[in-house]
Amino acid sequence: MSLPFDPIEEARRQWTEHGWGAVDAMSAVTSITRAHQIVLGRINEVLAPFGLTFSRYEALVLLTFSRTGALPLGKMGVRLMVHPTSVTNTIDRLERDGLVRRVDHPDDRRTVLAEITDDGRAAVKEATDALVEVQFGVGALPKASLRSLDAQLRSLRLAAGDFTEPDQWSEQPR
Amino acid sequence: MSLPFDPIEEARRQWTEHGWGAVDAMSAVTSITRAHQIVLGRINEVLAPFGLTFSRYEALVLLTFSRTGALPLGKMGVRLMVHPTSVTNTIDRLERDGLVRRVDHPDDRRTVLAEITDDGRAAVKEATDALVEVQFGVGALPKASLRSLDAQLRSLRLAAGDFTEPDQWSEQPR
DNA sequence: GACCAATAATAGGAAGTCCTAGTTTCGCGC
DNA sequence: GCGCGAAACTAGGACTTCCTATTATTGGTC
Repeated sequence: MSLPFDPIEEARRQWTEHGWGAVDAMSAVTSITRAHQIVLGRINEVLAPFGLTFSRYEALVLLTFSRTGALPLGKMGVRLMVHPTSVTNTIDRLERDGLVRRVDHPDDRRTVLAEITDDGRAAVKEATDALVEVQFGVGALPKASLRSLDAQLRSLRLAAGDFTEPDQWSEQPR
Repeated sequence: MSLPFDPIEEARRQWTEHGWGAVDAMSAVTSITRAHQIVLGRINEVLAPFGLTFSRYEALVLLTFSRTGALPLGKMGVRLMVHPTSVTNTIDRLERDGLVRRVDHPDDRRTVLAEITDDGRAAVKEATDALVEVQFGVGALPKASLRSLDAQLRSLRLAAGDFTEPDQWSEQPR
């Protein structure tokens, strides 16, 4: 399964050899793509026995964290940073599997709430244990590396306008 | 489009508050996911005018770099680090758009070669110019950050067994 | 009070990824 | 020379993501 050389390094070499520009950017982007592919694959392997995928798991976790166990689909999309139609799709499948239930919003009839079921809560619990067990598939890296990587990616996200920096000098205010 | 807070930092906070483990791993993985989503989105926006997506573009680049402009699909899958069936899918679409042509392998009748066409070469050229122009969507980051990020992700890939380190102590040998 | 723009969700469609199952072909071993 | 496992590709299916367009509802404006 594993190559005797680093294909990204090979790409850098070819890219440079052909005199093409932005090698570092190309390389970084390719690395992100590949890292994502690896990590997602590992996580989905771990989640499969529970009938979950990472996106479904993330949705369930979000509901678990909410006060009432229910959230409008739209709000979930914002928090999960995915397109509204992706949330509809995710909730469809979670509902099909009985891990979530669609509920009318009491005040706004346009809004639909996704409410986690007891089965859903049980699934999150087990799945979380399994993921923590394998450190989300990145257990092979030391904690310092993970933090450093996280910080680098945060810069990337900030530069991309993913969110606005509230205050550079204060810790998260709660 | 951009939130007034960092949703990943918020996730860390909640995760910690609930006493769940592997916070750094969870955070790093979520960051990778989001970074991938952002970068891929930007790149695909740039490529759309040329009728390309990132995966199609990568396939064309690989063919451009090959000596004869043609490669077996299987070899492409290995180099691009994707499943064989993904290559079939990609080549289907490239062929549909006339950027690639399927050719019989001269010696091995099991093997199919994908050969880049003149239109394909032209498309790669224009698309590459456009991508380099915007530094693959990560131009906002300084070169040092890109290199650092790349190195971190290389560690992750190495730890995941993505490839085997040829020699730990030498710099990349060319 | 009526109208109209914005908001929330969904339907349908295009793409990408992977997996499991075929079919065809190769090449090694006996 | 035959057979049989391995290799290369494709078909079909599940899932995720996004986009555009549609429907229902809300809330502010005149």
